[in-house]
Amino acid sequence: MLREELLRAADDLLAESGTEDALTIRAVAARAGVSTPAVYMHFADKEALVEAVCMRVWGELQRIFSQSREGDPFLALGGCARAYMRFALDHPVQYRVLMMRPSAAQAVPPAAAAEAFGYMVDAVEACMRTGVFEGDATEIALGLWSALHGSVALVLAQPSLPWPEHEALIDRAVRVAGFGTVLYSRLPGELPPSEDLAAHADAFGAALTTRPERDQPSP
Amino acid sequence: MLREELLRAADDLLAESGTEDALTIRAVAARAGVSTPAVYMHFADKEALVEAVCMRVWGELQRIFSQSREGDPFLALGGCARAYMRFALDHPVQYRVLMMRPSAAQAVPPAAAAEAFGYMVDAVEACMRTGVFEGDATEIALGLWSALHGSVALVLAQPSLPWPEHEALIDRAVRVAGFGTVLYSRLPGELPPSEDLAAHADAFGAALTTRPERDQPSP
DNA sequence: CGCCAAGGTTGACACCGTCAGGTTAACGGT
DNA sequence: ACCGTTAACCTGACGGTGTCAACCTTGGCG
Repeated sequence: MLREELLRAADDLLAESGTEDALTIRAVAARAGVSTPAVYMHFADKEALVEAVCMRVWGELQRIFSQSREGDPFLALGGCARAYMRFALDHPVQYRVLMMRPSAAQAVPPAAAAEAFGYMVDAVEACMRTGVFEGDATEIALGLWSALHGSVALVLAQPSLPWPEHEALIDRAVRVAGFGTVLYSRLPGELPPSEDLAAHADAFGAALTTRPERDQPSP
Repeated sequence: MLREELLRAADDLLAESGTEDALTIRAVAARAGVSTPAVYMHFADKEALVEAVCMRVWGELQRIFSQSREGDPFLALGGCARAYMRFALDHPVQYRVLMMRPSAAQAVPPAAAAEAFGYMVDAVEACMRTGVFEGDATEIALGLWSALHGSVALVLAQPSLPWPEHEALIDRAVRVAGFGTVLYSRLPGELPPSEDLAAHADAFGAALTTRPERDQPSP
């Protein structure tokens, strides 16, 4: 099928050129060994092609998410978060097309995106079932996603700032987001008893922190 | 000066069209009542023009930041954060040009951006001088900025998701970022005594929460 | 065999960023 | 007062882009 060939060509162009404006209809067609308007046999316009490319990326993210289904729900959620950031930092061009292309704004809800996001909502719900924190799972997942996206997007947008290296950045973002989320979930309006607050932040943050060997207590 | 006229025209185009790809050299020139290549008398290329537009936006942000210099350093930092998000949500096109245009990535460190960011670092340092939390001010400010950017950027990129309205979103992002930051700052490796942790999160988060009337304690 | 639709091609249009070359107007030195 | 220099601007053009109308081409079917 030519359609698949075109999508592969688009993927390759993105990966090889390192910039999203190498993704032109003409270049895709040429790479697939076909004339330019042939692309319009399979895609309504350029936006449709780009959207199809994004579907693949979302699918890959979805696959990555589904792989980090470990036993502990907090470890699973932390794994999702880390995998997400790693993917974005490892595939900056794809991530930029996914999230920063101008037309992504008023796009109809992309099914693949919603599906991938659903994985995160599920992971959040699994955590909530343990009773460690509570609230609206979708809202919490949105907040987490925002935090992860913020770190990687800002790194991609302003790489000249004094960033830590990738793994440290990921660690920091996941932990800050985890701590903040659990505390916020525990105090929508006023503050709960301090020891509750600390205990919950403890459990959530420590689990999100992922290091299984980190339970030697403070002296 | 024609240069100023061109920048004003570019600003107007962005504001009126509501999309960044209305910002073409030809449109800017036409709006300024001048021929297209006249733009090249004042800007080396389109990127230079866009960068100049961004300088103005950064300047405006800087002005907004400097206005929220309240007495309490936490209130000031919270004010900065809220003002930042409000600006981004109120001027989505400008914010998108600032942070999501493809060429923003490898741009030389934009002085105006660094200066505006400096305000946030200063605000963080002021907070740190109170002893409520500690760490590297630049790193913490970067983390805060990431959190703020993440929320607004994700809203702009995926507006079809079930977002809360703007003020609620701002509230949530600022509080989550604040809580997360102070907790993370208190536990780089292992956990401190719980009551310390809670107390600090308390102070920081509550202050960032901005509501001055919120000090009726829990019963 | 003859037909016909799906899928491809050629050629063109409008728009974009950019540049070479010509025109104009202001200004300073003699 | 005149002329040369120079900066600012314009006309016209080039290559590249997304897109479309019109024309083939080819394989399957009555």
